[in-house]
Amino acid sequence: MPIARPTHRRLFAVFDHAHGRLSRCAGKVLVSAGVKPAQATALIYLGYHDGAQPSEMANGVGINNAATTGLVSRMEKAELVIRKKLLSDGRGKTVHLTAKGLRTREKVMDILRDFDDKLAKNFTESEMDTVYKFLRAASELKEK
Amino acid sequence: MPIARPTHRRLFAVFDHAHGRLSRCAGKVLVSAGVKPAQATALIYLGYHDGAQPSEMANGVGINNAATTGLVSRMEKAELVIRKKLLSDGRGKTVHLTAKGLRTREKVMDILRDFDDKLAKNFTESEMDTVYKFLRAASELKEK
DNA sequence: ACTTTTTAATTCATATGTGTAACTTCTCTG
DNA sequence: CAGAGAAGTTACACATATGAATTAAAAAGT
Repeated sequence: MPIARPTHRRLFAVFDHAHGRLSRCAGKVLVSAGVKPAQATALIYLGYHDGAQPSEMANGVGINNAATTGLVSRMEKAELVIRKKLLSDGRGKTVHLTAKGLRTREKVMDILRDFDDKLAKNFTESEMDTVYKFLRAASELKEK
Repeated sequence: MPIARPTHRRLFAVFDHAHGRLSRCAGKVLVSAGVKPAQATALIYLGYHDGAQPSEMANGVGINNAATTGLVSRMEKAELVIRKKLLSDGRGKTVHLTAKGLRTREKVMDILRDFDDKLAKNFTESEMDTVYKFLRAASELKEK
């Protein structure tokens, strides 16, 4: 007795649709912090991994190296981060939050905390555990 | 007794990360169909709503009207769809799948069916119900 | 030691998204 | 019927992603 479920829409399409909407909403609440969703995600990551190299960032944020170069460049122009040369490896750079970057990150965290709460409302702890588990599995889907 | 859960990463960031990865993977499997994820989503939608107007499409696919114009234009150039004038309203257009669009959609559906299965593997029916429920709730988050 | 391979970061062309503004066409009101 | 306003579409500037090619530096193999 399978539960009726709209199978006429592919999971990927549903996920993509949800992401589009969510991203748009996030963009709106983030306006007051002056950053876009992608930059917000990067700020959060850097808070936990200040001085990470672009390629580490790419992995941590879920985008590729080329996208990271652009993202970091825009953030550097906005004075949220600075790039430094990696002494131990002439190819490498490291990315660091500036004071402004840190302040902005605080704002972003407050905003997204509320946002997340709103998102998770109407779901039990255990349901959210399932959701997190799914999102992590999706993140780790191998590129094959 | 709250279950230990990595609260140090915001739900939105986790979602965004998962979407980035997923989208990249989808892009790779979709190469054989010759379309990008966004076009694949549009093809799926149009299969269920052939002759929809751009604004309806925007809503159904989860993007805004401006994005839809560009998407449809690229798809028209690729001969996947055609635009027709809406007779009943001079402002409107309707978007229709071409024969090539239909064939491509078939391929896309097959590819994404596999993709979805891989994604949902390791999750029970009831867990996936929770995931779908969450994704739908996310889609409907009001823009406030 | 020298060549080959790998790896990090960037650049380039292109696809896709956003918001805002403009344009066209319809509808409504006076 | 004309002008105001609403609605659908498109245009524009820009942020963000991808893959492919490039450049420079490190690592590995002979």
